Amino acid sequence: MARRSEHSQEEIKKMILEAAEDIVQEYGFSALKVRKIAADIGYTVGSIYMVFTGMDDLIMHIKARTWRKLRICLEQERTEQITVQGVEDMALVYFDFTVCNKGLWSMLFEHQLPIGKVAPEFYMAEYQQLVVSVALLLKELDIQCSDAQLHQAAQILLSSMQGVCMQLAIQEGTRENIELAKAQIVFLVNCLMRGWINGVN
Amino acid sequence: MARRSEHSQEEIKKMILEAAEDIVQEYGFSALKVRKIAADIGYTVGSIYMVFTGMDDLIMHIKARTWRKLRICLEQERTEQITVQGVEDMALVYFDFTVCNKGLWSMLFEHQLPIGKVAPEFYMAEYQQLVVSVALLLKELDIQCSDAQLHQAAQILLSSMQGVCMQLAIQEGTRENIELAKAQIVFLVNCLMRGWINGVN
DNA sequence: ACCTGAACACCGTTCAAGT
DNA sequence: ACCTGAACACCGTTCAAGT
Repeated sequence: MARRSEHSQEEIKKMILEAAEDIVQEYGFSALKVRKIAADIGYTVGSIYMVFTGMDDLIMHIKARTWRKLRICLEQERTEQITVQGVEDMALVYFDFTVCNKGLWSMLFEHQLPIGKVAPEFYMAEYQQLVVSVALLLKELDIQCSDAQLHQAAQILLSSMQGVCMQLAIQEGTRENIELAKAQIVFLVNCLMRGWINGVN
Repeated sequence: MARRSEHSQEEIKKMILEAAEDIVQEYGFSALKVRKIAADIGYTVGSIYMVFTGMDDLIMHIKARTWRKLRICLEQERTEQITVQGVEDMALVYFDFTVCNKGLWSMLFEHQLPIGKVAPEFYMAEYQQLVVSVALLLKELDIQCSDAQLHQAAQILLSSMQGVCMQLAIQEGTRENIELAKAQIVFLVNCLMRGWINGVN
């Protein structure tokens, strides 16, 4: 056996990523195992180590893809706006993404590299692209501040939304809890934006 | 062998908790293993299952203790204040706690029970006590709003701070990163409080 | 060159067997 | 009653051996 060549390395890589993402979405991060992935794509465990250096490598790729999906989601819903309402809309798209992709989104924080290991460049770059994307949205508000300040505001906005969404992800996803968290996101963004604009001028 | 009775069940429980917390603090959550805990306290693995139903049970107890430590930390630093400054001080104590207890604090979010399993009552209660404690702090600001609104504001404040602290916990804890995150906490709390007070009146 | 699958070291959990 | 430690099922990772 061996030497099948039914799929290119690139195809196998994609199959692994998608199979792994399906598992995480359906059963949660704690259910993600190499043997399960291999079985799902019809290969053996060894083949996964042909295209990824190990589980951490695979996981970091999935995490990078999740940040990318989220960013694209946010950018698609964007219109030319000038008001705080546009930021609130963005926040609600972010919120919906975390609800619809609870497993993948939770994994962003459930998985942490062992102490000492730093996140790979491609992962950091993907997250930075999200920050930049949000900073560009804030720029349209025409608030009098530097690009560095815009960047920091985008970071804080993202981090704080993340905290509220996390609290929901931990709880049971009942309709009541979701509505409550959604109200918190709206409250958070409104206070934050009002306080920010108020403080600058 | 067996039947030592050198320590009471309660003593063993405490030894396990403290040994486990030391491991998490020094080597991170991913290094927490039953065999390591047992070796550190001079017992065998089986003894851990005498006082905890399993790893998840032990971990939930540690997480509850971490929330409690954080709450006590916040309450100790509290003075009779009326200004937003008092809230900022509280946020900075929270921040310092997460920096000094990076391993334990990160574990609060790295560990999640398998899908379907709900957190035990004692854990939920401990977190709720923290929320109530912060709500009582906000109450001293004498803002015109209901207790329910105070409670929600406390939840949002805690969640959003958590998001910013998490972002730091993920990164390398260089002095520069710590100072940057601290500035973000100050910025977040100020904007949030200003926006909140401004919105109510 | 590609892929297998057995082997390895390690993990959480259980439980019959000792004192 | 308390505690042991061997056994079990499962995990991520490696790599000699097949085609």
